[in-house]
Amino acid sequence: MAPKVLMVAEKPSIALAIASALSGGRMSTRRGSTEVHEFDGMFLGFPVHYKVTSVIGHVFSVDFPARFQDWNSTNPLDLFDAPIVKSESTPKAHICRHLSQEARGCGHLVLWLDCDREGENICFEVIECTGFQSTPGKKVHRARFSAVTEKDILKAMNSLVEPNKNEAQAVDARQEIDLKVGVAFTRFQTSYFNGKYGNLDSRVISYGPCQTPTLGFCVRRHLQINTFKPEKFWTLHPYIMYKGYELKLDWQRHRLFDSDVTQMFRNFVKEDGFLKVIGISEKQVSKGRPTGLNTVNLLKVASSALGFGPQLAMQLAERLYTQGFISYPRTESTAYPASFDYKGTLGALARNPVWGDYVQQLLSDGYHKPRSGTDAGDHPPITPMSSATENILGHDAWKLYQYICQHFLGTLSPDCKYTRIKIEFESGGESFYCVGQHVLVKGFTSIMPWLAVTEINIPQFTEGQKIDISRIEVDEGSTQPPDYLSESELISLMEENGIGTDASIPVHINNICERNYVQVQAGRRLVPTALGISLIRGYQLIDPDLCLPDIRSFIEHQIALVAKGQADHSLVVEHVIEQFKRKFIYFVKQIENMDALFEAEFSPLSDSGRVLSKCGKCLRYMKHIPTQPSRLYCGTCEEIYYTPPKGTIKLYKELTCPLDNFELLIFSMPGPEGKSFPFCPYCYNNPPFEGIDNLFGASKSSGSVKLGKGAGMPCFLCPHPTCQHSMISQGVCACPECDGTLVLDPVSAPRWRLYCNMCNCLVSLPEGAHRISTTRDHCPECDSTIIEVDFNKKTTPLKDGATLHIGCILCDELLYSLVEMKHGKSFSRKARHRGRGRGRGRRGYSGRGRGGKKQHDPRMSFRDF
DNA sequence: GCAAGGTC
Repeated sequence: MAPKVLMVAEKPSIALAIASALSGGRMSTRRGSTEVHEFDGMFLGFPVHYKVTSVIGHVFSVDFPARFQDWNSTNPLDLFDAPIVKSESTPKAHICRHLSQEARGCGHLVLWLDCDREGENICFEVIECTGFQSTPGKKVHRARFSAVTEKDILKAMNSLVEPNKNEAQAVDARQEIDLKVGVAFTRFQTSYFNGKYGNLDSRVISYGPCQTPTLGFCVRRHLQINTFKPEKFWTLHPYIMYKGYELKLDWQRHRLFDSDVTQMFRNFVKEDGFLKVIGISEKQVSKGRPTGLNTVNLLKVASSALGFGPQLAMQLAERLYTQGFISYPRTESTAYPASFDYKGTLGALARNPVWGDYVQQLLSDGYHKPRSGTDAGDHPPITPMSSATENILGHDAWKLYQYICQHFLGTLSPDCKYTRIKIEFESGGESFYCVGQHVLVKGFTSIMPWLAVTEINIPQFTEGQKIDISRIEVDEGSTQPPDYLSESELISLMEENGIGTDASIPVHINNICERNYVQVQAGRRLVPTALGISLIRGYQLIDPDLCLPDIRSFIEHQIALVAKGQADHSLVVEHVIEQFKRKFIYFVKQIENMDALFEAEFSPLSDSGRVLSKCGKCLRYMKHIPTQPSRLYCGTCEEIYYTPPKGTIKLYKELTCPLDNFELLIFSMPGPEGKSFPFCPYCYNNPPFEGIDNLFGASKSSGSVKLGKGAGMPCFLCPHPTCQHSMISQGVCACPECDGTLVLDPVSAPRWRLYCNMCNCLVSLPEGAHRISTTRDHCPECDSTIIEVDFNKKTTPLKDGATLHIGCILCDELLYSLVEMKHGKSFSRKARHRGRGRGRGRRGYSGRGRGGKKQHDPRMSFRDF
């Protein structure tokens, strides 16, 4: 059998392109975590069997080990010296397993990851997954390609090199620095400010070397606007009547900031009473057609001209790409590759009802070779791939597609050419002028009409000619502050300062919006909030470095030394981390300076929220603060208890938790089918049973209720054996969809229902019952909890008007006929053998109290029952 | 609940 060669690309689309180019399209493709394309061919002069597959971006990402994950027990300062661990970015995709399986039996590994630093780093992630490094006799190759075209792919195959460890380690360094700095500052700020103020309205008060300078740009503009002092100015405009035109002339001095001096000049001119033509100049001006469209420029146009935010614009572009209407939308390049098929692309648009005529004219008259632009070596500029109409795409996608087509056609059109005539006049020693414009060649502006040059007609003059002044105006004006930063300007600033990448710029902008630091207002202008302003002004007071754009370039500069092999990876990381650690210590020490700004803007916790429920420690009432992050505040104990987000919270019949005496609350998710569940504020924040997060495996990723790390135990997850609200008491039977338990929604009357404590499965119970409750008995057949139904007298299905019925919802014929699955696939008696309404036979958890651990813990030990 | 970087 021929030896095998495994090739790995950064994304499925590149794997496909490489396999197609090398096999000439003769390959077989099979599914896996990502597709694998196979074919036979020659490699280094020998016949081999090729397998081409891909990862999906980074395989791994860095984080802190579990013992540093708890916000309460970890001092953020310790994070700087903490170890970091790599784990799979998307565990569910099983990329690592996929690579390891595919690498089995292969003698060569060819790395086709993108040719940038991140790609180089992913190379080593791939090597690690395949185990190639540690296996003798196996050879690793790096393909260096500057475009994903057949020519470049073949060229790269003939000049394979080795992966560059230095570049990869530079990325490792960046990851560690970003993680430690970002997380340490974020945790400290969040705990400090959310523990003090009740109306900050952000779940997390984050810091990051990209997002913070991004916010800094918006706040800088805000401060410029606020500190702007308008100044009055005056301008002089003589008017002439000439050949039937009234012309308003402009002053060569443009404007003066002194009224008296302006008046003086006016008098000089008035005394003369006429203007003399002293110069006529005419020149041809060329307005260049655009270069190819890259991602950042697309995002800028989308925001400023189409009103789409970067996030939406990318979503639309990706959809257009997967549907085959445009080329790959993530690229830095504005230069088309030499092999670009202009004719083919034009041909695809030739029948379009909107531009068809224009395209056919380009094809028949001969299109222009595009301007050169820059080639970043990634993907060709964004171009249309096939013709579409508004009906096919829908309004928003159509707008974006339309722009991409117009831009593409613009790049192949002639430049716009026009003549510009300037007539200069003199009067009373002062110079004035007027300008006329006449378009000679519309060129690309006929397909991009918003860039068109306006035609300005002026009559003909001859030099030396004298013309009477009909009147003179002195216009008064005042200087204007700049407007708030537009999103498009922000994208430019980020790009210029090296903050974020084409893919991450939208994410950073989205972040500062979501965290409530800025708001997008009319015209997509970014107006900072009180929170955003307080943060940036706070950094400016304590350590301006923290919010300046240089912070990113400083890090980039340091890791560039690693990339170039001029400095050792661990020494650089150590050095940079040490500097940030010092900054952090100073920041913490000086936090009162920032806090003074917060004090002026926000209300302390004690003044926020409304009284809701009793604290189990001091038995006084606590306040509920509904703004993000939703939480309870006990003013006596000065403790905060976070509550589930995005829903309503009410007192639950003044019942208390038997473990800690806190009053129970009921949380209802929004919407008519939003489920409700009781929870104890103390248990929710301090789950009493170790390992509760992992007890049901997928609990954190189940879409229904998001549970935080180390927090988030509602009663329906509580394994307390006797409390009437616990999963043990309220659980009825196993969920037919997942490993969860169906529990009774205690406040769902009259539309009684069960819901799964892990997934979205919902089961409706007999409607109109007065009361439905669980009993302590369970079904001898299937182990489900026996329920008690008290039917309405008028609608009871029972004989002789009886209302009370007790039975198992799966085995009792009457009840089974009345239950109905709302969400989920099936609800059948097959589920019965998995029934586990009560705690019997459950595997894997051990209820361990922690009464002895902490002195202040009011909770009894589980063993005390 | 945390960063920034890939990509879907």
